[in-house]
Amino acid sequence: MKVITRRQQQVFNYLRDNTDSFSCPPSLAELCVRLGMTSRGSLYKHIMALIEAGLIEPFTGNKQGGIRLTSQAGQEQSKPEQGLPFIGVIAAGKPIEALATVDYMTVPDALKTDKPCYVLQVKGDSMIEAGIFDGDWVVIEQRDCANNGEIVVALIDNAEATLKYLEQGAEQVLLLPANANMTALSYRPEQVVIQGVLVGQMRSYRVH
Amino acid sequence: MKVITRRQQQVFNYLRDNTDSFSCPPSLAELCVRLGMTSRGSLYKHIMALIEAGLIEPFTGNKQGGIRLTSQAGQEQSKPEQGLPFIGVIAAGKPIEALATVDYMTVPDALKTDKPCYVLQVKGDSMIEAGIFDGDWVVIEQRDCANNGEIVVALIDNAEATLKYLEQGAEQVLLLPANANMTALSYRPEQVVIQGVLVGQMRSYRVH
DNA sequence: TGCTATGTTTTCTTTTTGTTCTCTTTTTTG
DNA sequence: CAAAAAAGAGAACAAAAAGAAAACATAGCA
Repeated sequence: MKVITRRQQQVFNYLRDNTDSFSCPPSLAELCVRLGMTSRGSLYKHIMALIEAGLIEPFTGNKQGGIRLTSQAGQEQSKPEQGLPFIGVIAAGKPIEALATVDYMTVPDALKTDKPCYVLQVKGDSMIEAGIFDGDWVVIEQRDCANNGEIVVALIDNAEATLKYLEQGAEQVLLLPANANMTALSYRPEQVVIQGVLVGQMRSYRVH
Repeated sequence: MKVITRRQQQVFNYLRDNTDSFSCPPSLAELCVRLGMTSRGSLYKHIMALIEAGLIEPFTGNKQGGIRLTSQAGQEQSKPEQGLPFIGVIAAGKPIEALATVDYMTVPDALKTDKPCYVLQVKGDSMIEAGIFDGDWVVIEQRDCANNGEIVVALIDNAEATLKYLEQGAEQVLLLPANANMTALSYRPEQVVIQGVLVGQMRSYRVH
């Protein structure tokens, strides 16, 4: 799959979390205002990149425009109590591996909050002692800050994402795995971006 | 269905949200005033587009004019799709503690099967090393037999229920906890009744 | 009969749209 | 630090959509 740049990921995240606020597929000018840009041409490049990556599909209804997320066709009229978006796979040390087509999971109310949430599948054993196993799904509340002791999705050096306990001080940020075989990692605050906080978890024992 | 343009969507939204404020089906001139337009002809094009799209139908009551929403326009489309019954609490060594009123939880498809399922909340740490913690919810497929190695809800001596790994032989049934501090229990086959098999699990990290 | 209000059609101008282009600025990377 | 990549601004363009305004037909009414 085509690789997505940081800014493009931000644009996609905005679209993912705010589709409800559009009565109809938004125009480039409308999106520019929302995203704080002044140039349609600049935004256009991002949109085209997302389309090539398969995360978005052009609104083909009329010749000229609009955009909508993939797999969300025809959602504008019916008010869908659609589940949470299942974004992709998170494995310690890699970027989040986004799915080609955004899927949706129906999640119990007890496992989500009233803030925007999304679902990731965990790859690896770094949180095994916290009862989070390889293949589990985690429900993440989208936030850019968190409290110490919370389990967060953190983006390190804009390159790799990881699910860890957070312990942040003034001069360093500790990301603690829950696995005796792994060591805690220390970063400078500017290296770490919080992307969300763990609020729910799910596991399937079915043989697929 | 014909695709709607942005402005047409706005007009439709206005009609949908303000249909109550019209004593009788509005005329084009009246709608023009409300929508801040000066040309009936322009509005007429939008109205016709909405009719072609099936979102609106001409008001046939009097010979000349008026508009009304189609039945599908303001649809709510409430899909009941009741969740799984949340039966009660299971704690090793006790009968299942049933709730006074059966609650229902919406559970992701991946965590249930096409057989009848129900939800229990786990009390205790007997399965902690299997990543099943105190307070977790488990999805149980209702069955009266199971395979070795599966995690089952077992009723012992018609008195106490427990959630354990199953290892059954010809002469004895072993129920294995996943907790180094607890010991495996051995029973005669007639003492143990399988009530269901673990197929899903959920945890909430929210502070309630 | 006139008069008015309605829907309907047509012709025009204006605005908005996606799109492409060049250029500068910022960020990332070696 | 320097090169490269990404992001952004802004202008220009063609096509589409939106709008304005006029003209027409019909129905109801005094």
